[in-house]
Amino acid sequence: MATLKDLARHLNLSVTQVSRALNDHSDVSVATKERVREGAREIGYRPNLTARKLKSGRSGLVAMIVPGRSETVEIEILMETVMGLSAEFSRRGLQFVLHVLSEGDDPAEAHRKLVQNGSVDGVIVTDPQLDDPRIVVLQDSATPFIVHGRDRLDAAYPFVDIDHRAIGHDLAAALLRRGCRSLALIDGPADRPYASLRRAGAEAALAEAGVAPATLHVHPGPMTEARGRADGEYLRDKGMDGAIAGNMMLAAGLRAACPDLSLAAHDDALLRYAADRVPPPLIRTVAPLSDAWVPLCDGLAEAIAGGRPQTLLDIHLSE
Amino acid sequence: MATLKDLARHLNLSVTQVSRALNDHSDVSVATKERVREGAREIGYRPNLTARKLKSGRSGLVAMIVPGRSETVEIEILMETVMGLSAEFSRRGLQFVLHVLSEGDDPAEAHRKLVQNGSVDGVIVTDPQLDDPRIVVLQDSATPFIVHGRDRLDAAYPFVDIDHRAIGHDLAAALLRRGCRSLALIDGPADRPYASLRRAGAEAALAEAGVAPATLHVHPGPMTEARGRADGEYLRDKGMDGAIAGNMMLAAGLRAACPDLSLAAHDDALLRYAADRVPPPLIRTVAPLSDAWVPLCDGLAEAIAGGRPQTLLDIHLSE
DNA sequence: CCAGCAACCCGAAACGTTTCGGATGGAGCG
DNA sequence: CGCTCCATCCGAAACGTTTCGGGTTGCTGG
Repeated sequence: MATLKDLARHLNLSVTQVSRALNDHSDVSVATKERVREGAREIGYRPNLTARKLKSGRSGLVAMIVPGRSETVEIEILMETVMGLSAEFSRRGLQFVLHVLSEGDDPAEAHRKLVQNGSVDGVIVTDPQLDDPRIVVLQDSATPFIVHGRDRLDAAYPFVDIDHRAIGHDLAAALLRRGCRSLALIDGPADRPYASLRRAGAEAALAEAGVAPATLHVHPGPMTEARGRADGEYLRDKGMDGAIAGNMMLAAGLRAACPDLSLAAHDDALLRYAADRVPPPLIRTVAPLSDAWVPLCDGLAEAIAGGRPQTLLDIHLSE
Repeated sequence: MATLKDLARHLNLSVTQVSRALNDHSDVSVATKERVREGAREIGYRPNLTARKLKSGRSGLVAMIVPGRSETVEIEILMETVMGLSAEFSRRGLQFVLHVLSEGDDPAEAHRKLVQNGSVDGVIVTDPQLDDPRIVVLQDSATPFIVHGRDRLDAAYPFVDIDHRAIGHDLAAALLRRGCRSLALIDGPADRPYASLRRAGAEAALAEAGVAPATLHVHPGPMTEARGRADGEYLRDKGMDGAIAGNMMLAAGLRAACPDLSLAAHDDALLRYAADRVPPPLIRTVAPLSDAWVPLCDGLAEAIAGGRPQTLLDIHLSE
């Protein structure tokens, strides 16, 4: 493999000038720059990234630690996240390191190890729980990171999130406009901050419409089609006339169990879970999961550069 | 971040001895080794992988390049592969770099770039086509690699594969034993070597049973449930009585279209596609995809060490 | 004629590690 | 005592790059 020294010798220049020429520094004549570029092509010079990293302190590596196979993980979402982020980082010339946990590994401990050996420039965290221990570890470290979502409302770290409050508000308001009298909010686990945000939004919509808060029945739980079906049966028995589903899988289950329900749902626009799996009518707030990859990558880059970007993505109501 | 120099100063030792102690070299006293390890823990020393790589030529990084979203890719298999391999490498302390191609990227070109800047120790290739250009690129490079499958029978590079010939043979033989008179082989695309291997195995089984080779109708194509259904209808119209499906998704389609068919299939034992999705009776050769991760990781390690491991995994007939 | 200034160039140090080729001191032995 | 041998240690070089601080030209204006 040809090195900078080889190239310098070949061109009768100093290593310094060759380096500066290739990196387009100012005090190299245009003629020399051209000559160097030509020579580099000639002898097939490729910069050694490792050496460059050693000097610059950057590794060009970003990492993400994901749970292995387990019951609770939403595999569809995880897959889409991994593929989307990886593609986006690859596009920027960054190497995406994927660390899949083995059964029984502690996520926070894995993050600690990762940042301790300091071999990555940045870390991505997804699906945070309330007061997520992974985030605690990362905040204690010197390694920049960004979170997809937030583990608490007053997050002081870089994140990209969607406006969950607006989701709850807009979906509830739409159902109320359609004349629903008793609403159910079927959403994710209670330890996920987005669930309480959506609830707060829905409650605000009730208040605006002058409806009693007790009208809203809140059910937390796993976001699967099976759970949607089970809850749908319950709602039918209770005679409720409107439901807000936290995602399309829940919505599909609710619709199947309870075809006449006025249904509103948030749609992550998963590539492998098309909206048309849920028969209309359906009120949706749409915020494609895949819209997050670019701001996440940009955000992590900014965090690495020392910033603290916090992005809230818009949602779009579709009736 | 603490460096070797810090640690040496802290222990009143030379950088040399500290390095040798940590790497368990021979000419360091046991006492010193212990003292160094203790000190390292104390000040939280973590070796700088970049520096180590620069010196040793090793980075501790292995990479895999996968296609992005596209029609032809079997996403279930790809995901299981990515997750399985990543977990296995993580377990060994290697960092798994996942590069997802963007639309329109040339896979071979991406591999060339990857090996040219020489930042990874090894590469994994999956789902090779006949005379796969990615493999050509890697063979021309100095970077070790291992292939899951083979792009040709006389592969001279490290690989882990299953015995496709045995699959074709055993499934065909089982169907013949059950009295089938006209067999269809519904398998993957024609440019996949495993398809021709399975076909050769099936033909051998026919020959052993003294049945005319023309009895076997071969259909290549994508391995989806939809295709299985389409082919199933065709088989029913033709009045064929036995079929070999290349995987369980094809089998599911065939069974749905043609419930009375004598069905045999190869089962990769995908975690997200349970065998019981295909109603019995069903003859299967079972070879869990996930059995490949350990030999692949071992094999890549061996390839990096200079070997050329070639592993053929067993299959298991289940009637 | 000379100071000042651009424009171009270079040597050497630094990043953190591994490793080669000695150095040191003490034990064992004739 | 003089010698070898072994265990243990160390200085310095090397990996390939970037960059700091300092040259050397040759031209301009005073």
